[in-house]
Amino acid sequence: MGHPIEDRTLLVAEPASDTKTRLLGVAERLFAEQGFDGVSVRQLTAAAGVNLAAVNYHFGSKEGLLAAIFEQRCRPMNEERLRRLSDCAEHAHRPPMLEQIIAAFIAPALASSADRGGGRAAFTRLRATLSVEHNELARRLIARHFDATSQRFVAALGRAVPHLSRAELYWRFHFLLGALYYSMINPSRIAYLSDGICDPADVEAVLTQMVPFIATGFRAPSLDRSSRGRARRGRRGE
Amino acid sequence: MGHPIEDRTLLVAEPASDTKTRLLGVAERLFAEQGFDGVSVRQLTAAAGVNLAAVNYHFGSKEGLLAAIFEQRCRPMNEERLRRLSDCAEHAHRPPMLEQIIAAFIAPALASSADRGGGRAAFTRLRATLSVEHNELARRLIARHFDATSQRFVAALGRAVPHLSRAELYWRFHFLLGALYYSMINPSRIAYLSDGICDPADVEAVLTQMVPFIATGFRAPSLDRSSRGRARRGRRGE
DNA sequence: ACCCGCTTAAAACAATCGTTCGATGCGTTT
DNA sequence: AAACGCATCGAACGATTGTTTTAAGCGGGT
Repeated sequence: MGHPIEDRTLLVAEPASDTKTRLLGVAERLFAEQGFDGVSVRQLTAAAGVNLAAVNYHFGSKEGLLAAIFEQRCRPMNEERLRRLSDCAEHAHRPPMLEQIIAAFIAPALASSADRGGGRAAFTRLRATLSVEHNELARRLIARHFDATSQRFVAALGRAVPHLSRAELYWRFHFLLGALYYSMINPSRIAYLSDGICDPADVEAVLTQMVPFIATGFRAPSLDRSSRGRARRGRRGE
Repeated sequence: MGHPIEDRTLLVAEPASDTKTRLLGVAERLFAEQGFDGVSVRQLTAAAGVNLAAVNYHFGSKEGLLAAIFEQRCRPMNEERLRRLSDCAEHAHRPPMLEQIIAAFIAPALASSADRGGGRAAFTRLRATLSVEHNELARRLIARHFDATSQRFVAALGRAVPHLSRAELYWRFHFLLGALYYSMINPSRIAYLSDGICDPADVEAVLTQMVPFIATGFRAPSLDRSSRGRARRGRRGE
């Protein structure tokens, strides 16, 4: 009962494709499940059905493979996030602005339609897993690829919930990230605790449950009385 | 700029104590920061200023050391959680019941007063870090030591917010865990994004910010129309 | 003084890690 | 047909992992 998914990877081979793309897909999944340090190059190449030296040949190093995964995934995902963010608008028969923004941030991180092999959820889980490990490269990759988008969303959230101070805004965005990541990182815990009622693998359910919870949390009144004035004055640019 | 805390551990020796307790303290902190697999026995013993073989001598194995940390921390922490939970009551000049319950769950996980060396926050961070790694022992330890308490809190939350279905209740408890854990796991991300405004190391601030956010989220209306009736009927025992 | 337990010390253990090397096969170009 | 570039292969590299082994140190009881 150790790592069933890993075994399945060995049995069900990827559809016919070249070594490079096969490695990218398998590595994304295995890294997401077991962490970067938790997967050896030997496990990885065995699961992908390629030679041990293939990783270093095609990507230079194990870290190069990780960077390649980011290069492949980040751009389309951020583009979809920003596109959905720019589509947000107040309309009579649409959800409130705040819910739209939060959904625009979360949904592209879970969407499984785009690519093969687990899709976006695997990549989100990968980022969540990496955020724990002390991998300097991973930290740089995340910062480089996601800082701009995150700041855009914090700014949009600030406009949707103008009563919050800057600190409160960042805190609540941080809690949003935590709820999202933890759902990806540790899906077994809630499935076990809830006796199977909740299934984090069901991305539809995660989205449905998370958006109203987080949005309502954002609407909680500001407690920081000293910064309520600062919030009115200060936040203009960005 | 790699792992400054690790270096500090090397310089500032623990106060005079025997090898066993010194190892426990150093290991808790190092495991919390770099993960179980991320810390070698050699790093660990060097940081504690003891011989390499001390871990295996006193705890049998590296995993035995981890189990010992759990044995030491879990009981007092759960006792404090349950004690604070039983103290929750509706009074005129106290926070609402829901806020009290959430604070009773979170505060003992952050309290730094109880023990030396980082205190509870380090242990919470350790659990969060372990929840990512695929360490079978860690999963068993968490399940064995925290399942009962978690179920008690879910039940209490269900009474405080009776409009939720069982699934929604577990989901929101799951988001609560995520927000709490992520604050411990990845404190640098929000500090960086917020340009230093938010400091997750300030446990007081985490508590102040988190409780109203989560509590308000719990009060979001139920979306699961089919289970709203089930919530009225079903949830009685436990 | 001797022996005994408990703890610490240094050294070595087998196993596994990421990476590199040289040889081989295959397809295209000259 | 010869020569070349590219991908893959098995094998080995040095380094590091957790653990074990063996010897030495120390304190108290007979």
